Amino acid sequence: MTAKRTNPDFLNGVPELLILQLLDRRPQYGYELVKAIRTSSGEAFAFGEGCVYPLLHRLEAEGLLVSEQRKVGNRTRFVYSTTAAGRARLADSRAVWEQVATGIRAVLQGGAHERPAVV
Amino acid sequence: MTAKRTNPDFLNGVPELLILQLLDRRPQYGYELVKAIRTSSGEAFAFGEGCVYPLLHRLEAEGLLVSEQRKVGNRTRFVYSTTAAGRARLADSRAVWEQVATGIRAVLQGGAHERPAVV
DNA sequence: GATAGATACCTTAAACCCTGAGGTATGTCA
DNA sequence: TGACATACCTCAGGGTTTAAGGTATCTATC
Repeated sequence: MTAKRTNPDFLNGVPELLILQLLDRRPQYGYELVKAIRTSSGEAFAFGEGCVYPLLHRLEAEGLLVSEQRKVGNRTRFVYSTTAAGRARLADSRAVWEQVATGIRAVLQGGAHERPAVV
Repeated sequence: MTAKRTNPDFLNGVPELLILQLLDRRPQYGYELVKAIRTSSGEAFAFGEGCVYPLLHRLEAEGLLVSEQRKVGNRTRFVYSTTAAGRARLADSRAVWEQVATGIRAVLQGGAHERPAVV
């Protein structure tokens, strides 16, 4: 009922983009990534573990990520990093994001005149 | 075959923002709005009627829009326009969008320097 | 050595949104 | 008459995120 939303709307698929970008910059493990999304977005996003972990598994199953098991004391960490396919997908996702942002900007800035997209 | 344009990801809640913005600029009826979203976004979006009509009804039920019935020949058109509450919501949604865009930009532009938020 | 809290991983039901397909009816044109 | 665009509407389905919960290890304090 009371859907106390921590994250704003407008974010379908955004976690995937952010995860690919952050892991491409630096391999990380899940728990670390959850916090990195918060901090590196300037607190704009706060995706929970229930969002991030399933995504990591899905992206790995798709061959976009690989995980490496590291032992720290008695504890196991799964460090994820991007594959070549993952970097290609990241480039795609960034391009899609550009189109979305451009499209919205066009509407918000009184798009009285529609300029033919560069595409 | 017309290139059946499926919409990209990253758009949860975007239709609401665009509808409020477009109706705030100029009152329109549903069918017209469906096309306006396509053209004014530079073909970036193509939300179908199954998305737009339910949204118009919901936004009207929330008091953000009002509809006026106009007869054209034998045909009825429901022209929607924003209310004061609708304009307030539009301002909110635009602000949320700014935050989202800023947050994503921060991550994409190598957030090498993560400035600890002024907590 | 007990307790509490942070770390680290994982799963699940529910809610939400958009898609795609379908339905009804009117206007226009050949 | 038929075909097509206009104009409204609904619904099942699939995909995504949330909120809540579960397990287990590490660290600190008392």
